[in-house]
Amino acid sequence: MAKKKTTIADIAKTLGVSKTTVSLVLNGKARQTQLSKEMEKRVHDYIREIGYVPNQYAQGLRSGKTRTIGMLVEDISDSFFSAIARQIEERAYQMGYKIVYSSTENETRKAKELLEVYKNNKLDGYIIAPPAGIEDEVKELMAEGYPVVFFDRTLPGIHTDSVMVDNYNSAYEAMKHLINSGYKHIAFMTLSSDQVQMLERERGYLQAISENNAAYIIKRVKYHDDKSHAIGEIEEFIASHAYIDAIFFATNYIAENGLEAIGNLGLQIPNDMGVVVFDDNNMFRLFTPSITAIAQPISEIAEHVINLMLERLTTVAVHEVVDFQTVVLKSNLQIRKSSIKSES
Amino acid sequence: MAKKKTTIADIAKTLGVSKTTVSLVLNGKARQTQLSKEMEKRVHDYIREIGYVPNQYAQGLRSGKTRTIGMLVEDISDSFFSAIARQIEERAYQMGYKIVYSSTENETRKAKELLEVYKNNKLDGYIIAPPAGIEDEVKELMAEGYPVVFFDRTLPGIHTDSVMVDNYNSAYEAMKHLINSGYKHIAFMTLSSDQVQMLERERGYLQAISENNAAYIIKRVKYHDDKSHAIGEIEEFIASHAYIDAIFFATNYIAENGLEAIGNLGLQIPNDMGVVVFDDNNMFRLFTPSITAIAQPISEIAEHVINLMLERLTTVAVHEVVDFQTVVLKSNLQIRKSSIKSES
DNA sequence: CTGAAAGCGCTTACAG
DNA sequence: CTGAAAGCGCTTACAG
Repeated sequence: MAKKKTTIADIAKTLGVSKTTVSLVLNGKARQTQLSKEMEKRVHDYIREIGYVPNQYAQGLRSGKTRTIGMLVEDISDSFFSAIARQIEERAYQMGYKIVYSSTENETRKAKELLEVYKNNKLDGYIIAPPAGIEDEVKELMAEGYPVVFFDRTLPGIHTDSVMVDNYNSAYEAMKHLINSGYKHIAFMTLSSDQVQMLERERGYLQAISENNAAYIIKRVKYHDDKSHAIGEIEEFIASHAYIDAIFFATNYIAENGLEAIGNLGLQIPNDMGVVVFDDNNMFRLFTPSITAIAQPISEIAEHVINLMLERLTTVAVHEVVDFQTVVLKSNLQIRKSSIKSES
Repeated sequence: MAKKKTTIADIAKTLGVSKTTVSLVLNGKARQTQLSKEMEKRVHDYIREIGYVPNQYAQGLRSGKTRTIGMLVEDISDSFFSAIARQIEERAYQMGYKIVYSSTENETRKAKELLEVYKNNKLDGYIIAPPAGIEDEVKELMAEGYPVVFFDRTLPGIHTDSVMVDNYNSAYEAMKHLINSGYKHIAFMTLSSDQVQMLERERGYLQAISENNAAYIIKRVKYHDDKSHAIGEIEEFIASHAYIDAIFFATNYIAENGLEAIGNLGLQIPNDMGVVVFDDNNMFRLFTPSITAIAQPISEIAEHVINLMLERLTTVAVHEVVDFQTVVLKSNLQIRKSSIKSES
């Protein structure tokens, strides 16, 4: 069947050198071992010529390095995560790394299981949007020397590289916008979870509310509740708080159900109900009326995440002191029609 | 650092048996080699007890099997593909397989490159939504004995397992619906590509048009054109064919630009312009007016794909005759407001 | 019914 | 400046 793959031994034989020499060139260690320049070039040229690629499993077995990065996202079918995953993957491939990813669905148990599977695969590093409660597993990974980069959120008590948007200020500014548009009773609809990014968004909401001497109105919903049940619950909430004139949705996902609930109740956006959503979506621009949303800088996030990871992966391993980086990016409030009352 | 992993040798030593015995039990070959039932149970219990997991790289190196499946989608950030990928991944994990996926962006060159990378990783099988022009690479893979399962579309001239929706009938029925709604001049907006699924959708469109003795109006757009340019082009097309009263978009992706173009031109859906889209989207239901769409059965597709793959992977390898399966699934036309003229 | 041994394709410490 | 050799953790043909 499969035609026999070329091995280092074949190359060594053809070139009349030892396997060591070939391997050294392959691993860019030619200089530090004082291999002759000509020899290096000769081997290198030949390798390029025949398009030799090392067997990853042999490398993995021998060196423990696998050039594979594990990525844990909340939900790979969510537009925010899939867009980030895609860009990270692309960049990683260019650098000769593979990405394997899985969806935690914000479940602690599932995340732990996946991390366990990943560990058995001896990945080189981990990119994680952590659900609450996996502190111990992450610490263990880090103690074993694997780089971990968080994105979208962090875990309290864990000190590592992370890339996030400025959730607090993003939420605060979105609220300011709603207030300036004349909305008085603005509710915040969020997940019933302790995730850091959600709490920060809530803090931004509360800050704006308190500066305005208004009363806060917070509705918490379950993460992956049954869709019709979730919508029903939101309808009920809105109906029982008839004075609410605007809603700030803490995520795209909640907004989807929320918009449907608002529609079902026959409320008109933006005059009966103002709407702002955290996380933008291609479709929001096309809505009637178009939906105001906080757009996270996807490309920038992806770029920072993969750069941090590659840096950790390529920098000589064990430092006494590691200077972890916390990258905080600005988001962009996309003001559209859903948050500006129309003349009437 | 990392605490030393348990190996087969450790287990053999602890249990006072040979590595062979342990390996045999591990691989479920205990019976065919007549290992004693008690021995098998003893080893098996111990393995479970300590939660031993074999080193994948050693297995991969030794056996050539890696329990990893490569998946090539068009765009992992597209809702259709990400939903399918996620379900396949989940099922694969349960069965002890990993999935690595990448986006081809419908580019022949990129798909070839990715397949090349995959090959070097010695994957066990391939799940592919093929762009045109990779026939040779796929044939090569198959000649080497790797199972290949196509989904969403096939490649002419390649005979292998595939899972698809009945594109022809789905398109035909959607057209019938538009015609019954009273639309007279229905345009078909599709990609300028030779992909089988697109041609089938077009065939369904043409069939309905010809049965109705109408004239066909087809607009082809580039796959990943610059967004504003793409929208401009669609606007121009609509403006220069003012008699068109409905558009059937061949994909979700084209519809996004198309809806924006229609909005920019100030045309009202559904009265000025009826709309139907191939591929549903969470957001279409929420649109004002809601958008009629052909929903593909995501779960069913994913289920069939992974089942076919696992079957090929676990069935004893080389057959003289392989009975490839072509699974054709029904889609669901979700009739909403965009395709039914309102009274006025 | 069970074990010793070769070998998958690499990397690297060591010897020259 | 370069090569022979050990060993990573498995699987499997072979011998008993």
